[in-house]
Amino acid sequence: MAKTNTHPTLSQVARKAGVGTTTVSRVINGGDRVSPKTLAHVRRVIETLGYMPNQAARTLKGHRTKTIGLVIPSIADPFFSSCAEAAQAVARANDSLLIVTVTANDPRNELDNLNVLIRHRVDGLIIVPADSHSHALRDLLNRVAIPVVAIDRPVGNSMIASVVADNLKGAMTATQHLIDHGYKRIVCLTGESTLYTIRERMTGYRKAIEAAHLTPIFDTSVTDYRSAEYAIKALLDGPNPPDAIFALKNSTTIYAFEALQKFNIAMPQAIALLGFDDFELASTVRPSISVIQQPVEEIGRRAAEILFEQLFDEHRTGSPASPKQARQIKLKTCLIQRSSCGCTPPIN
Amino acid sequence: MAKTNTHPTLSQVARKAGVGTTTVSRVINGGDRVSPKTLAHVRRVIETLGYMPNQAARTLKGHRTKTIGLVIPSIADPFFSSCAEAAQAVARANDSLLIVTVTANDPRNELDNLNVLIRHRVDGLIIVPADSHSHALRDLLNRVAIPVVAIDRPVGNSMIASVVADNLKGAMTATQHLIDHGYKRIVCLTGESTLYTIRERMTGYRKAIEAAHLTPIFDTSVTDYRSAEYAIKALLDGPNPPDAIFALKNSTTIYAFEALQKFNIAMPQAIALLGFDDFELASTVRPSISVIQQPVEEIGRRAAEILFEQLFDEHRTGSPASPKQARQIKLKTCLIQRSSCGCTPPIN
DNA sequence: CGCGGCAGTGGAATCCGTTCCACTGGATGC
DNA sequence: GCATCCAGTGGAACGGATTCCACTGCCGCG
Repeated sequence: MAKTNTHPTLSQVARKAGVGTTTVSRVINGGDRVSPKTLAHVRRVIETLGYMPNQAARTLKGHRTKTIGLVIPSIADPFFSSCAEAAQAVARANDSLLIVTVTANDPRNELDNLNVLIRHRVDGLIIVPADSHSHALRDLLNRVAIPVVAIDRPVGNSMIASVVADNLKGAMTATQHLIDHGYKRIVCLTGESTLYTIRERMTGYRKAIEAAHLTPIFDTSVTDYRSAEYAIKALLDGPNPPDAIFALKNSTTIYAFEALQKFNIAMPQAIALLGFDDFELASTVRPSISVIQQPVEEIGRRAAEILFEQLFDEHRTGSPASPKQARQIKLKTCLIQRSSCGCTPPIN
Repeated sequence: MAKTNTHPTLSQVARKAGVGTTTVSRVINGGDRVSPKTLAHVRRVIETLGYMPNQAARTLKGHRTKTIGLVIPSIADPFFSSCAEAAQAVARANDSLLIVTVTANDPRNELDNLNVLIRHRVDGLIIVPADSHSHALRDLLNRVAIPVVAIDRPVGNSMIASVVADNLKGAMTATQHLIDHGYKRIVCLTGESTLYTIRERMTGYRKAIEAAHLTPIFDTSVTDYRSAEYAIKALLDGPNPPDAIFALKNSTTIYAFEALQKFNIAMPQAIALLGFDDFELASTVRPSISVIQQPVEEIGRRAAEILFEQLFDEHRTGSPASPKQARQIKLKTCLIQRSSCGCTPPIN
């Protein structure tokens, strides 16, 4: 019951069992080429000693660390935490651990975290690039000999595999949906507009609007509750008030919703609201909010799967993953019709 | 630009720089006892080679792995993801990485994950015990020579440090608050009631109810939207319908809220609703929902801080953390008054 | 009967930083 | 002037598991 201060080692097991280190090594690696009798005996000794192989020593001998790194802007954000959960599941299924680091979208944190992960010799990386066009990032990733998969945003101009939602098409679908339902003055609330995903959604919105010969209206000012109230008041009091709002991300959607509630503006009668990216309570609030849903778990899962495929291939062929495998995957988004945008909600 | 298939090693650096391995080692560890000239030169060589010390080799030589393990029921759950985010921040500040594993509250997954983490020789563990009274867990944690901090739920009957919210007092405060506002028939929606936190909250509720000579009413049936509708219909249609609902966790609160919305039952006029554990949209929905708020980030942060304190002490004294440090920390909860329970909301 | 082969096993080199110890040369102290 | 000390440096052992290679019996086949 007393705390063992040090872990027992393989050679201690060998000595206690009266066998060679080779034999013990074989036992803990599946027991091939070991007689059943010895196998059982050594296993018993391992059990009584509470022996656990030292991963560091294994790694040293040129083997996998059985860890993969996940570099994301935030863990608390539901989008990324869902990705992380899915990736973790795949990692565990492949007998690996997931190391999570947080960048807060700061390229310096990102490089920092990547360096530490590389020191630790993670077998592979899943990363949400803080800046899609960073040279430093691209160079670092190219220099490192391990598989990398980008999620949510691709790494620009690189051979790095990526799994992202089709933001552009999703935004087009959303906008087209509003247009189809007769809305003519659709304002696009971008929130902070420097991120790749937001820019893609802006492009999708613009394309659909222009195809319908309407006028695109962008508002980049909404970043919190206060600015939402201000912006919506200004829009509605101005000339040609909008009849629909397309919010490009979760938080913006919520800020806009809150502001509309506060001003007692009826959705969808007075104005329609459509958000990008689903969130748990979008269906619970009144009115429930229509959104474009991203396949969040699938993004995390697919990314991890691709990573382990590459790892497997590498192991099989002995050479780094071939370029052809650097796939760029775009996953379909899905329009969830609820009551905030003037369409008969299918359920609820 | 070509991918380096293997990482350069310290001795390669030494050879290229024309110095001994000792000197290079000193350079990467701060450069003490190295002449400025040599220091600069070696640093340059390190830079050009893109050398990064192999953590596995360092670890092997009796050193820290600079990793800590976090074992939680789920990453997607906002409560745990916030804890994780805070713990990650502390870990990085201590130059360590955070490895996250998920248990889904299954003790087998828990033991599994712990074993893998121990193989990897994490320096310490933060864990949300799936079962507070598991012998297997207690034995494993006692056997291992590393600091462990439990969060959200303590490990029963053990010397293991823990950081939890004061669930009992929080539930008492909540219940007392309802009582003070004149509610007499307060039903307690427990959801699944096997978890430590839920049981503590049940006890707190019962204590406050009994102190006020009221009758405790428990409903354990609410586990999803459907069961919430069913339960609330039954309660309201029965004799002595309740005038207030105290929901013991996030999801239960949301299910109840949704059901009340559906039946068009006004809050707080017809019935009051008070939830345990805050969530982002509790303030956005109409009516906004009053809740007991847990200091989520603080739990994660404090746990990690305690862990690194223990690690530091251990390093200083050379012996495992002394028993006196196995503190049990209970953090205060906080009642957030909003509009769902018959009190004038302070803001909003 | 003899030899190839195979199951079972162990010795020892190896992976890569760290660190103890030894060594050199110049500066300091008396 | 000689002993002492120290900054600066390198050699080599070390840590724990893997793995190549060598070795021992024993079986089967010709």
